Amino acid sequence: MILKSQVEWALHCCAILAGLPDGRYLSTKALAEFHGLPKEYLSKALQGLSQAGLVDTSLGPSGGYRLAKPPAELTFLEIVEAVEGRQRTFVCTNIRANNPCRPKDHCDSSPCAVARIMWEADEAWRAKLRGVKLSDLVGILSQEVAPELWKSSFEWVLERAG
Amino acid sequence: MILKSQVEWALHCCAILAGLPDGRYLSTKALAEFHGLPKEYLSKALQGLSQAGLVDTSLGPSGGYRLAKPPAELTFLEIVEAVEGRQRTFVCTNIRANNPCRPKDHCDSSPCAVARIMWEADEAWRAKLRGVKLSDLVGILSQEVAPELWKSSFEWVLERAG
DNA sequence: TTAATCAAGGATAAAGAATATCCTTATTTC
DNA sequence: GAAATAAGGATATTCTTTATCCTTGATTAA
Repeated sequence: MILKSQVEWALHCCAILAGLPDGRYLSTKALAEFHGLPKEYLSKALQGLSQAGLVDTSLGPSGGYRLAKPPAELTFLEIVEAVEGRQRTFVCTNIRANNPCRPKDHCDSSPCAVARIMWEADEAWRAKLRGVKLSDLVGILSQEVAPELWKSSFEWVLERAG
Repeated sequence: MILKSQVEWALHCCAILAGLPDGRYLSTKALAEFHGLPKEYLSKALQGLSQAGLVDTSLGPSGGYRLAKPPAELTFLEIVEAVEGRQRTFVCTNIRANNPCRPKDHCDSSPCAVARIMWEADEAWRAKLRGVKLSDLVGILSQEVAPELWKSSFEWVLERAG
């Protein structure tokens, strides 16, 4: 059970978009080049962000993506779910129903206890991601990334932002 | 990102094994029949439990599986990891290293911040599963499952336990 | 002693998901 | 009008999951 690599891509792309000046856009091409990713496939991840309403898009030269809201209001969970989907990691196939001792007309009043426990763990995972804002990531990166690299990356992006 | 169905199977099988009288074993065949699962494939999941040391096995007629320790000492996490593996759900491919602004000799002192956050969510998921014991599940089931069904299932198992 | 049963595990196959790549379309900018 | 863009459909490739089948060695019961 491993998350799609597109989740990693989307998070990094959002971190870059968070540094974009107001009203500017950054294209798939630039994002793909910056992260060394296949442009066409990265595009699918960005489309996911777009469909979820997390980013705005613009067409034509100087078009691309920008965040649809401030980084402090965008959670990790939103980004992860936009790409990975909202399905729970544990799928209950209700195998208790196969119990040979069961009467044919037996009906369960509640979801399987096993599933409920597994779903609680799922929810703990989601709660953790819901508690982290994109702005938190940017804050950490601004501390950790070497100042020269931080600065040159910012300039690299600005040169390509429409 | 969805857990293997074998995780569900293993949890339900452990719940059944928890009700087994001391010293008795239950075979793959009986467990597969009780849950309506393919015997050969379920066997792989049970082998996982065995390799992780969560169950003891016995060969020959009257052989099969039993828990290696009391249900109160067996956590959901142990069972899930025995089948699903211990790899984290988020794999970091370190795409920050592809940044075109990076000097060739640049070296990162710590794991990527994105990965660290995703791994914390992973750990929250694990912590939740670590906090649930197999005995907790049995306690819930003993309350929820209709008494007649609970009793007949117990007898069904006993008839087949070696 | 013999026959039946069991877990372990190797080999292989089928189905589905993840990871791409290519192409068309409509829109926007210059 | 030309170039660049996002959106998205079609297709291909690779990897994982989900099986199935068979062999081996151990154990038990008759």
